[in-house]
Amino acid sequence: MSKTNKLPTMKDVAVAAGVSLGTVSKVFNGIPVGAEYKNKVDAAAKMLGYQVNEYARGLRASKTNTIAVIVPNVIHPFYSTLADMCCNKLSEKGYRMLLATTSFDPQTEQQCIDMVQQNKVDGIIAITYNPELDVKEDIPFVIIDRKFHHRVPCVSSDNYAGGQLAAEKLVEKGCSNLLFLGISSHVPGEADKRNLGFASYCQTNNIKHTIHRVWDEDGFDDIKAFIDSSIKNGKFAYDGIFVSTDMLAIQVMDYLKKHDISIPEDVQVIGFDGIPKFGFDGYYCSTIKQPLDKMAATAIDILLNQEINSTPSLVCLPVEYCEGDTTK
Amino acid sequence: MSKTNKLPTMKDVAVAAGVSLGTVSKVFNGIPVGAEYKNKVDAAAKMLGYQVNEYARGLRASKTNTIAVIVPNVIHPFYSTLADMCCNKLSEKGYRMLLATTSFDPQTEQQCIDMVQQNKVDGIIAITYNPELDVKEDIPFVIIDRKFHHRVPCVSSDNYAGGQLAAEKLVEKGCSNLLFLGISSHVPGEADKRNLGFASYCQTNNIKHTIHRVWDEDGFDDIKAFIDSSIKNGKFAYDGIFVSTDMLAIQVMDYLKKHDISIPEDVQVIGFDGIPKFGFDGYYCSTIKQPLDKMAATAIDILLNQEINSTPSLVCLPVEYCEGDTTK
DNA sequence: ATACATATATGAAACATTTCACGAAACACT
DNA sequence: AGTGTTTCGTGAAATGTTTCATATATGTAT
Repeated sequence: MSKTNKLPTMKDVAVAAGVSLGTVSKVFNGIPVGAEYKNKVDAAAKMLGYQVNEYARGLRASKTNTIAVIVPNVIHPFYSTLADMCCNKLSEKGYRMLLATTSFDPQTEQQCIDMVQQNKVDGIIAITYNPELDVKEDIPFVIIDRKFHHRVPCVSSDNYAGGQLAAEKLVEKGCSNLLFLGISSHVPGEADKRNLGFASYCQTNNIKHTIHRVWDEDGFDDIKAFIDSSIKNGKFAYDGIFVSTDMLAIQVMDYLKKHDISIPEDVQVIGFDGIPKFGFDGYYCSTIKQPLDKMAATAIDILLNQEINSTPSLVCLPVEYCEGDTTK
Repeated sequence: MSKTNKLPTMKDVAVAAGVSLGTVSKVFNGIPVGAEYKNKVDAAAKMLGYQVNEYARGLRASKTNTIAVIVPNVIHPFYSTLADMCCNKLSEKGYRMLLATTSFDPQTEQQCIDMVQQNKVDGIIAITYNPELDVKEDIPFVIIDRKFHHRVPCVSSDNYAGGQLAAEKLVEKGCSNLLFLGISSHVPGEADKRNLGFASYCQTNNIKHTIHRVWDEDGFDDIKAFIDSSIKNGKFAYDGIFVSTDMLAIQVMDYLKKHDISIPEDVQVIGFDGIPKFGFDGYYCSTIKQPLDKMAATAIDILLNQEINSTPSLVCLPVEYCEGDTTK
């Protein structure tokens, strides 16, 4: 451990360099200054080991170099991977990440937003489901996966195309009687487009298909009941399923296996998200992978340039089919 | 969105309440003040929607209500779960979490520490592996899983007891020729005690056992070679394995299965960490579970009371055996 | 009723930075 | 040489808190 008495301030640097405070400030903020002065300041700063005090800066300039990331939790791979990527990309750009979790609770979501706004962060990236979030206008905001307000840009993967792609792949692999299985929240979001894309492909190409969506409060029990009712004489009524998330797909497949329905022989399954299998290179199931890295990068870009460019209101990034062992 | 012009300051509150600035400050800091004054201030604050500006406070009082959490990444369930719990517990206590990731890179680790110290956070919780980290003395610091400096308290699970427990369970389940498999870093940490506890139990109880540790740079290839050499005529030489982490256990089991060695019939396997199986209630393997929630809580407690109590230098929290389907 | 001790509200100073109006210096042009 | 213009360093003001020395009010004892 190094002993530390008191951190050097800009004033110390100014004295050591024999220049004024304003000049030191300019040097650290990249404002042009005579080369001779710049050198003196840099040398003095290095000698003293000066580091800018973010709190003084935050107070005066309302520029905190901090971006808040608000997600339901950081346990589910989807959120944790996104948070991880945000963290990396932000630190590359010289920003710090304030992370807050909401546990999907609308009230906590609002509290996080409030807390974070009070702290004058330079921007907010959020995945929230509170339908009536109150957001101040003066702080850059990007939301992921839910078009929420016409002034708040939304970044998502192309859920609609993903649904089409899933149907296309299932058909390509020989399925002819498709099923969509999904759990939806009452708060509409981009993810709802997965079944729409799926249905669109099937209609266009005249494929027999069924859409089964349940509300989140009914949850998995409803899905189980539906599966039960779809089994006649040990045979499952469908030969291809598109499940709205990988997590749900895993549970669905487990339930099917308990009924001696084998995957991918009897039914092929495609999920959505692209969660990598823990400990391996592959995936838990064949899946439509969301480009989390690009989503994080895009959200950050929009955030950091929100005033400069004309910001789009919705950005959909391309998804990708990833083969697992749940399709033939 | 609500329109916002300018956030109210303490001065505004003082004026609205008809009291002085100092009194307002006292009210918000819980310093005793006449009931009549307190009421006036509270009412005015509520009316104006006042929220304290953390940057001004951070500047003046060097009290930022922010704790930095530094982990290698937030993708691996061990780290992400820990981060999630820290986030929850910190927000319960009125703290915010600044999260930084290091990718295991010693240089990045040092940068994170520096960055975070410059920002005058109120404390740091870190999982780092840089052997010669330079830490300032004046900021509360707790490290997880690696006793690193006598002045920096370390919180870990009881790795030694975990090793003993793993051996005990394997023996209890009928194993008589045990194997420890682990990948170690050159930077010593608490996790190294897993094999020590394991060996201790075996010696004390006179159990035949083998310890096989490899260095991280050799990685899994070395493990594979060892497994290959332990298979004679399709029979694996050991009937019980304790693997240093669940993640490695998964990979080991996959490799064993490829050699037609079945688990738990031919070999029983116990891992370490307690990573829950994605999408299910259970675990990827029978495992020694680290009490991540208690570790987070303890780290935070120590951090927040570091000056008050005499802080311990090492806290080991009890582990727990969790049954998976890799033991009989 | 006076003096003294105690409790508590007050307001200015300090925290480390950015910004801005000002002035000095350098330069070009007539 | 004198004037006008531009460039750029300077130092004071401002940011919103907390803290501390001071002032005021309250209560007790003589």
